[in-house]
Amino acid sequence: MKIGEIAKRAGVSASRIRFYEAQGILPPAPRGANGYRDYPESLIATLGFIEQAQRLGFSLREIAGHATLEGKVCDALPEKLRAKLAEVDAHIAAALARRAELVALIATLEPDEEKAAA
Amino acid sequence: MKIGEIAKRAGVSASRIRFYEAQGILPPAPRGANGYRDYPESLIATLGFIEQAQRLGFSLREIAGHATLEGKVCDALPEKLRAKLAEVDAHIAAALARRAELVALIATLEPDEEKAAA
DNA sequence: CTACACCTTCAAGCTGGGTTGAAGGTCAAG
DNA sequence: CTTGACCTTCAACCCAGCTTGAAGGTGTAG
Repeated sequence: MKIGEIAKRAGVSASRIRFYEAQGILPPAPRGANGYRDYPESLIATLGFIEQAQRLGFSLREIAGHATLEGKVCDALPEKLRAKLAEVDAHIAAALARRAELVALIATLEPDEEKAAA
Repeated sequence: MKIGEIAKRAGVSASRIRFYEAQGILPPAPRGANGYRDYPESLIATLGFIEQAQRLGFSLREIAGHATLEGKVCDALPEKLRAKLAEVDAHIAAALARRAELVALIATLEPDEEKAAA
């Protein structure tokens, strides 16, 4: 499949795929006789994997070594996932603290708490 | 107070203060006869306010109009705070979803759950 | 008078994750 | 043969929020 089609199917831009290749997140694509990149269907799943990893808080650089391994879990992976879990937990705690701070700030600006129950 | 001292006292860099001024987050500082910026103590509190706002998830651009008003709450402020609260809530929900996804992923990699309770 | 720390300005660089554009090659249809 | 849609590369730009550097002025201590 050519880059345009796979991009459309995966819901990403073609430039993004080339960018991932340039950054070493994706391996160099096999090329047709004309020099065009030629992708297997499976790249769609790989791109999905990358998106998921990004959602999980991994940077592209962190993803780099793992996007192509996918199935073949290397030993270090669970460890990294647990480390990331700790990070996410810390992040949630910080966000909850922010939330509390915001609520408190709103409360000080609105002493209407007793009058209006809205 | 000169910029270096106020920076040290506020725990920020001098370049940052100049940057804030250039960006319009802080008003132009009064200058001494030599052209040096001359700050009142109160700027330390203002810088603290900016840091707090950033922690609360406001961008510098969002902060811009409010860092100098501080006390004098403009009418639109509570509204903005409530909007930001909604944003923070959405952010927390997303983070919790990430967390759940991570936990699930870790679980699939470790069917040791029953054997090792470590 | 000389050193040295501090101040000034403006311009450029950094990180991350891309997008946008120019210049050119390829391929199928009409 | 020309048009148009696609592909290629490479370089430059975008955002935020700063930092760093160059080039020069100021203030004070010895």
